[in-house]
Order: sequence, then C-alpha cells, then structure tokens
Amino acid sequence: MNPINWKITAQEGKARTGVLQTRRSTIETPVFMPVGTQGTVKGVRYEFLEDEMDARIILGNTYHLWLRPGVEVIRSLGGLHKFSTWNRSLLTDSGGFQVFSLSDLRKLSEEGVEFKSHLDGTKMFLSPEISMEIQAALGAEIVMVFDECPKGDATLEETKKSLDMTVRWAQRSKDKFNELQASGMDTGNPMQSAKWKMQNEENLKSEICNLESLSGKQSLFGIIQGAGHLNLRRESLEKTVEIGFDGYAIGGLSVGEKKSVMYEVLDFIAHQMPENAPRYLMGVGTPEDLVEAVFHGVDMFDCVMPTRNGRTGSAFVSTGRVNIRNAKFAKQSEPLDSECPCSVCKRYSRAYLRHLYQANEMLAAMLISHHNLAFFLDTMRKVRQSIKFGEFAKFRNNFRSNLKENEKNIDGE
RNA sequence: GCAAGGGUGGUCGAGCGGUUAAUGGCAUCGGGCUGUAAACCCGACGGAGUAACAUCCUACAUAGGUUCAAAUCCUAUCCCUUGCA
Repeated sequence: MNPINWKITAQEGKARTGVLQTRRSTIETPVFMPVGTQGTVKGVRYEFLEDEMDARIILGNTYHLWLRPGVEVIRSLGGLHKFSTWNRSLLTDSGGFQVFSLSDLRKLSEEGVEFKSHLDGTKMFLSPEISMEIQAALGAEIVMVFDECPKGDATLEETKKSLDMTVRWAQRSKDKFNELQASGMDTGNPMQSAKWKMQNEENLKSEICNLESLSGKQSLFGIIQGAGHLNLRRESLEKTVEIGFDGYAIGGLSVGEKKSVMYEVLDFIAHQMPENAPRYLMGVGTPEDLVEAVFHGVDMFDCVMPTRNGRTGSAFVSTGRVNIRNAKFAKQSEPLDSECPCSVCKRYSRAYLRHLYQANEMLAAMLISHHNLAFFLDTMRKVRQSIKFGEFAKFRNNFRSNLKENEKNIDGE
C-alpha cells in the first residue's frame, strides 16, 4: 500500500490536472501550497485558509521548527498537526534550502551541515538522518529528502559535486525514512481514529480518493538538482528515480539564476519526470511562473511570495502587481483586484489598504497576504478548470496578455 | 520687566570659524522581494537644469557687521522656553 495516491484526471499537452490523495486531504492539482515555515502561514489564520481559500496542503520547515520550539515540544504535543491545529495535509521541507539560504552560517561536509543557529549562534548539526527524524516528529504527509541546493549560477564542476552528494544524501534519507516509518516514529497518522473515519466516510471507497488503499504512513519525495546544467539535471533525475520516491521535486530554481535558465530547465526536465508521480517545483514562484510550469507538466508549487510580498506591500492581481505604497493609490476606492472573489477584495479599497500600510498597521500585511494567497489559489483553480475543459492554452494566452497589458499601463489602472 | 537658554532644510535634531546644500532619526517618494535570518532591504529626498554628468541659483529667525573665509564670532530687532518678580 502507498502512503499517497496520485491520479491524473485530464491532460492538455504536457499540462495535467489530477487528484493527489494523502491520509489527510484530497488535493486537486496543479496545486499551490502556502508556506508556513514556523508552523504558521505568516499573517493568515487557518480559518481563512480552510474555509475561504480551501487550501488543502501547506508547508512547514524542519530547520526552523527544530530550532524553535524544538522537536521535543512538538512531539510531546502530538506532532505539528495537533500542535498547530492544521489538520489537512502538510509538506515539510528538509532544511536543504537553509543549506543554501544560510550559507554564511554553515559548514558543509559529507556527513551533513553544521549550522550556527540564526537565532542565537548555537552550533547545530543537520544531516539526512536528523532531518528525517525531525520530519517524522513533525508528522507531515509529505517529507522531503535532505538535499544541497547550489547557487543558481553554480559552475558545472560545483554543481556536479553538489549533485553527487545530494544523491548520496537522498539514499541516506530514504533508508532512515523507512526505518522511522517501520518503527512508528511518525506522529501524523490519523487513520486509526474513529473520528477520522467518520469524517472521511465518503472518501474511504471513492473511485478517485480510495483511502482504503493508503498505508497511513508518510510519503517521501526526492529532489532533482543540477542548477542550469541540463546534462546534470538529466543525471540527477535518473539517479533520483533509481532510488525511487513517492514524488519528485525540482529544486534549485529561482535561486539567483536568470529567468530564462529556469524556463529552459523546466522545458527540458519536467516532462521527463515520472508520469505517474506528482512533480513538485520547489519555491516557485510568481503567478506567471506557475502557469508556465504547469504548461511544462508540473503539478505542485510552493512559494513565499504571496505572504512575503503581502507583508511588504506588494499585491498580485490579474493585471500584474500593485505596490500599495504608491501615492497614486491614496484615493482609489476600488479593491486590489476587481475580479478577485476574496473577502479582502470584496470589502476593502486600495486607498484604505494603502492607509493601513503607511500607518504601519499590521492589518495591512495581513490583508494583502490574504489576498495574495487567495489570488494564487484561485489562479490554480482556474488552471485546473481550464485543463479539465481542454482550454488551458486559451487560459494561458489570456493570462499572459492581461499581464502584458499591464506593462503598458503599469499597475493595472 | 529681569535672568538664563534657544531659534538649522517637511519635521525632530547634530554641527558651533575653513572641503561639500549641511551627520542622523522620522515623514515623504520610488524600487526590490521566488523550497522565509525578511511587518524587511535598497535608493532618492532645497530649487532650476541634464539621458546622466556639468553648471547655475537660494539656504541654518531677520537686518547689519567682523574676517581671506561665518549656520558657527559681534550688534540690533523679532520670536520661543524656563526661572524670578
């Protein structure tokens, strides 16, 4: 039995829409997963993510939760789901990205990575094995292997070296992962509880979801690296698939390389990834990036942009971006995006949001983050719909021409 | 009225004879943010002028003065704060 179930329901070109079933939620793909690094999607309550936006899966981060509040705290409170009250699916990143983003604070070796905690400078050691242990304690539905993410413009030699280690780390991750699953260290399995069975009555034997075919365990995804070097991407793919995972991710994009490199890699690698497993593009991206990646056959995404940009005054809208700080919005009574169905756009004007932002009110960050997430999730909903009806090409054209229109007008006025 | 301390660019506030429109904070304006060390970071911020420089103006309450040189020293005037009457 598998820990997850993955089924394509419609295809158009390389783009596919499908259903990913985990032990906790049914996830329609392509899907955008909001990032909740420290056990919270910054500035946005779970109530909104569940009820209004209907997000089915969010991220958590091994490194951050390991440092604070610590594995023991989370384990003793029953895992990240119980601790945070997020009962739908979770994907935890392995800390691999922090090897890249905290590069000033770490020392790398074959065994693993020594970090100086960004909180207080304490020396911490993270390895594939430790990452797997932490992720078992967190109890996510999808666990990521511990990888090394080289810089976007890494040379062939650097990338090759890094990639070889990532492959070895992937094998070690899988070995440890299996051991932990066998010994029941995962905190997240809900499938024995009567309450869960009642809630999922419909899905238990459903044609698409069929929960009874699930093992109740965590799933593990491998990560393809290789920076901008196509031959290395290919090599990484082959070696990762050889080890064998429940899903496959493309890592190491949008980490400083040129945009054209990202698209080149996507175009080259995405469709070569196993057809019958979900394909996850890590850390990407802008709405237009998502649509392009779907076009190349990607199924899953996560990105901090909706929340980070939301906090820093930048809203994503169907015509491009709105920088709410701009003086030209001071008297605009229209919402961020008049086509957006979210509760922020239904109620609040650009003028009011700008006022809140300028006045340093935390609600500004919350409302714009909320809108951005709603916009991302709604965009993915439209993407899925259009693939289902064979209209994705049309959708993609319209989407892109709306953005181009904006380049002429600047900020959708 | 007397005494003491003050009046600096949108604002608060440094500077107290010698590059330079004059440190810094705030405000304002603009840009950035892609598996979150980010409610953050970067830039502009007297006026005119230039694609950008250059180059002109106008500036440290007001008016005089001393000096090669003044926001900085002197005199007068106006205003503010505090204390005493």
